[in-house]
Amino acid sequence: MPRKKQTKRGRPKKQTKRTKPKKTRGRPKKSKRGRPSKPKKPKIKKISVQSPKGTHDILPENQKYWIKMRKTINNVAEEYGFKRIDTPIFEDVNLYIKGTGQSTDIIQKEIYTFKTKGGDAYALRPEFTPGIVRSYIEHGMKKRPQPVKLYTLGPVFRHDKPQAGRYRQFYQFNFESIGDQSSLSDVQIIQAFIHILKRLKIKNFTLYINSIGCPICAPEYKKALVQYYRKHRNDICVDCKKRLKENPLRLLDCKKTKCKNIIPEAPQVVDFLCDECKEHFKETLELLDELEISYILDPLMVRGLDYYTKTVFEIWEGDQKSEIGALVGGGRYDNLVEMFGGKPTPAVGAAAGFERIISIIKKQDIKVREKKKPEIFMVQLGEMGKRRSLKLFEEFRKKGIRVGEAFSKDSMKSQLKAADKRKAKIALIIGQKEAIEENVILRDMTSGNQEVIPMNKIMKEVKKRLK
RNA sequence: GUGCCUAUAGCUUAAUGGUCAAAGCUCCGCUUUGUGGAAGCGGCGAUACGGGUUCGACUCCCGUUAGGCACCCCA
Repeated sequence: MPRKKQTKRGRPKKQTKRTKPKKTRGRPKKSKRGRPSKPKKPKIKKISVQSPKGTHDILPENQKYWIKMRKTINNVAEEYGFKRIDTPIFEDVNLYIKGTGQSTDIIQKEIYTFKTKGGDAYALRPEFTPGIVRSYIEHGMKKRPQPVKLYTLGPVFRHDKPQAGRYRQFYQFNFESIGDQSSLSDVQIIQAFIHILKRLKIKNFTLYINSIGCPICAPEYKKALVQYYRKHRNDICVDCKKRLKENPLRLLDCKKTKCKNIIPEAPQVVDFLCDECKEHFKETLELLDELEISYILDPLMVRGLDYYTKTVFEIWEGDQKSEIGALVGGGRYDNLVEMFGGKPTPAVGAAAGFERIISIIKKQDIKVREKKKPEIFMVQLGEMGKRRSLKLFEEFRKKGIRVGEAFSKDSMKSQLKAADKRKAKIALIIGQKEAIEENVILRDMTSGNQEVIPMNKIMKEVKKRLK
């Protein structure tokens, strides 16, 4: 069998380094680079260049998705009467320990904490709700018309093991409605999130909803659940044994087969709800029906944050839960404000992840356009041309016309190439001759036609052509 | 935290254990010293790191590191 032939050979390769016969272009300033007499290269200590585990860069070519998301969120928020709030990226660590909940995974293993030199313990926010509730109390928002409807967006941090749809620094948007106990608020939050997804053209997502009761009825249910599981103690996995002690509600979403067998027979929350919770849940579902928002009753969904009461819900892509996890998660938290020292104040909220939604947008091949204004491009030759171009560039910029440039390039060829890449509609060429004669060459990049235009008429002419 | 998979240039990929690691895209330049898109040519640029086996390792083995995926949990 003939081995793959080596095509080229004997090329000097390497060490041809070329001693740069190139221009040395006068310029008395510093120019001590690239001299042939190599002064032996200094050892540069290399450091690893890699974003920290679980973080990622949002590169220019992806920004369109992020811009679209933010815009949609802002619009929908406004339509539903939510006001923007921004809270610090870090807070007192206790805010989360108490708020999010000591027993939750978020606190137990995912929270980023750090101490200041003064010894204060802080945590990077793993979610928005505690910070917003803190702000509500701190700024006496109970004196504002209730409910206070707020939204925010930005990075949150969880020290998780990264995988599909999961990051350590990721972006969420969050809606909170504080100060209304009515199920209307629950539904409005759900509605807002659904509208955002719809406006982003996401097809095929499913709302799962449940009620986990309140401090009156939830303990009853827990008791019953624990009792039931005690009977089956020998049939459950190690993790579930732990859950049985620490967080019984979570028993319900164990994925192990042997545990799954026990779940269907387990008591369900709905049957234990007190009258108030039952009524609230009923109302919520009725309102959803009325608004023709379809949902799946999921008696097994309990969610992982301690502060939830009554309504909990999630939105997943597709017909069943799978893939990259929940797109949206939220619920009611009627006791959190009080827990933080405020007056008893009911509240409900939800959050969604940017990265997950964007990955769905890409997966569903939804087109997101970058809005690009038509652009003109400055092409300059020689010192005088460059100066004139620079000046003209400013004039166009001030008039709000997008101008591209490649001032660092000298040849017309490479500049036109750059103009072409930028998809400029018009190139304005100023060389030595034009600069002296106070003219500009206007080149239509589509047709290739050129015209010489007096400098003082160029603005008008360009405006006309861009229309 | 546990398990599985992966690691070659900025990106996508190639190289039965055997010369100097090959290509496409991108980028820079030349073919045209004042004219882009096409074509041709040239240039920059890589075996993650450390050991081992071998006459010889991108290739096989071990370790480290990093990444992906799954579990846990969640956006």
